[in-house]
Amino acid sequence: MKYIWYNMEAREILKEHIARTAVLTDEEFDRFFSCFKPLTFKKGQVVIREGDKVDSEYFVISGCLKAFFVNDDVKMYILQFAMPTWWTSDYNALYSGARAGINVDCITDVELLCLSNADREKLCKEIHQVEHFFRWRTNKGYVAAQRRLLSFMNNDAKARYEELLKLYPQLYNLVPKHLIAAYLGVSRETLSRLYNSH
Amino acid sequence: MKYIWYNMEAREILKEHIARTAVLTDEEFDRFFSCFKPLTFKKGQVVIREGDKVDSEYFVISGCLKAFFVNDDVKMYILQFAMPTWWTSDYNALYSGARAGINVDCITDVELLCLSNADREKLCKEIHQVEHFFRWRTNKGYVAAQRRLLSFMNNDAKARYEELLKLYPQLYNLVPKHLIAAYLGVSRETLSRLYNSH
DNA sequence: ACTGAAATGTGACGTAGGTCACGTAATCCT
DNA sequence: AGGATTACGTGACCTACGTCACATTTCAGT
Repeated sequence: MKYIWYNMEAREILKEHIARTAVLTDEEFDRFFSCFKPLTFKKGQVVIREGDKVDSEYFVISGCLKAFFVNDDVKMYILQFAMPTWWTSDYNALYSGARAGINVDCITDVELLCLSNADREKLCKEIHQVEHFFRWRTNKGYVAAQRRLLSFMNNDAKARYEELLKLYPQLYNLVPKHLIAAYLGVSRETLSRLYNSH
Repeated sequence: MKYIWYNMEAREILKEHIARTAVLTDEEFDRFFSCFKPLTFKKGQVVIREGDKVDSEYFVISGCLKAFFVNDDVKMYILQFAMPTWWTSDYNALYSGARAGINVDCITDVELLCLSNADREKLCKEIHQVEHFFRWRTNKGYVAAQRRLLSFMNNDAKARYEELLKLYPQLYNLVPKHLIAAYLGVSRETLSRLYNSH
């Protein structure tokens, strides 16, 4: 049920996003943008399913997705909520060629720009500033992942909950609480008890 | 007590490491290598101290370091053990210009190659393949960080301990157990109980 | 609007792992 | 070599959080 869409806004959103870290001429940006395929999904639809071949990553124009792992006991752990101007995929699979080990699906209706692994590498080779952009995008992601790891080791569930809401207040009434719990790594019951008094 | 050293091996170790992800001409590698400053540290010496200005990252030639955070209760959490051919620094501070929020010190005697932030950026600009190399270095780091995060959420202390030893068996008799515990995010007492049966 | 399915709240109870306390063994330093 | 520091083991107890069970509320699809 994916279908193609187009709006001028998406182009501008991506252009503005890139401009924060790299300098592209208009021709370079045209070439860059031409590699992205616009997609929409409805709430609940799956973008990447565990076991899939993964050959693309996704830039979020609108809506909210989750990248999550489900273990043998059917417990879900959310690695990332993907919001507008964020990138998402199963990067382990995408970079290594392995099958997807996680799932990505849509918490709300979503508009995405899809970039294939092959096109990204081609663009990085052709346009030095594109490689620069992707280097810094991952640099920031790496730092964020380290920070989250530290928060996991150092803080209890309540502190992590407050930290998350301070960082992303939009999440509070956008995603159901049991997904917040799955992101924080606590049971939904414990999370419920955390914010209802004590 | 840092002092300058030099050995031909370091150059070859770095060269071989780079060659795994990027293709440099001999001249390009000469230029690249000329930006690295060799340093040695004795066991226990501090490379980065919390609060320091951080302007370099470090490539490990020999020995083992730890990158760690100490919280208000003086509990230590180890973000990374740095082994030969790994890179280490406080990347949050290095990339953002902030003061160091973590410490890096030496578990054994150590030989490092030091690369300044400014030189890295200059090299990335001059030599496209260097930017390529650093993009992929961080890509891999990002994937590893995500994997560790997931392991934290999904596995208990024992499973994480076994995972660590399977991945890096050298650590077992290289670093003291309480540091392993600080990496796993458990108390040294709990870790001790884990491997002495039950 | 009706109905089944999610999402949420809350009690009772279990458990992994933390903390404190104290001991022994291994290293380091001069 | 001897004393001090650091590493490690183990028992007793505590606590944050998980699990299960069930009630209630909200939401989505026809």
